[in-house]
Amino acid sequence: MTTRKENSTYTRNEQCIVNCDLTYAVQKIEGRWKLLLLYKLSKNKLRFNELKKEFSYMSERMLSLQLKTMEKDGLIKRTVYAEIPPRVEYEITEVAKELLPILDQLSSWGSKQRKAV
Amino acid sequence: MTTRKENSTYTRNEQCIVNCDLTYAVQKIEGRWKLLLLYKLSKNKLRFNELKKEFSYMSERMLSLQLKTMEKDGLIKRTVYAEIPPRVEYEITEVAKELLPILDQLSSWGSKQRKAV
DNA sequence: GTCATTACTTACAAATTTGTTCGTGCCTAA
DNA sequence: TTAGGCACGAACAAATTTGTAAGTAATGAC
Repeated sequence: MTTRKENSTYTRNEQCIVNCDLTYAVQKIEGRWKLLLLYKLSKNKLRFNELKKEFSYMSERMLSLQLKTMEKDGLIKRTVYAEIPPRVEYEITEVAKELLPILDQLSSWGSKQRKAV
Repeated sequence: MTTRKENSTYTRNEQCIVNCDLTYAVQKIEGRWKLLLLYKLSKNKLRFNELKKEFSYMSERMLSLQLKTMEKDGLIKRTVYAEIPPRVEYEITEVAKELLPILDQLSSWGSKQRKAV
């Protein structure tokens, strides 16, 4: 999200799990708002302000940061139209689409699990 | 993991996503070492010290904390034997077992995705 | 009586994540 | 000429997560 110190103990310890594909995958969807964004964008292509209105309880800064990492991670695509006022559209990528059925399963597991605990 | 302040802005904003089953589910598997532990325990029932040796790069404190939350979340079962020196065994629960195939899919997605980016 | 073993716990520090508030550059409508 | 919309960015503060190092209680072996 923000830049990381390269040689912190935190980062060094992270190296120990770097070869785990599962942990890698989960890191892509971790973060408080990422899944909500992904889910929303899986239905429609949306502009920044539309997302902002949709998730009014989420700060603009977080929206911006999460979108940026998701773009870097190849989950969403960002398209800028050279207009005034500016228009930027966000949409889900093919890779991320492959994630959706898995997330559905996770979601039902969550629902079931929540009732149980 | 550690105790939380009840009325922080952080916690208040978390309320906004509390009804999302998917986010709920992901929160159960978030955390740097949780997935590794879960995966390991899915193969064998193990004692605290065995886990400690297995994950030697992980601090005892983290091991203890993660196991504790996973137990609270119903992912693992903790059994104490009244012996000296003490013996405590950790094993995966049925609920968590249902998670495993989903995690497998996530893992292959991660593997594929990692190569692509 | 000292020491090792087991499964933790505590105190403290470092690192990261999230939140709040303000500001920017461009143009259009009033 | 002033105000407002758009898509952010920057500075700073609060909260949480992770890491390090040391300590605890009970008992059996020596």
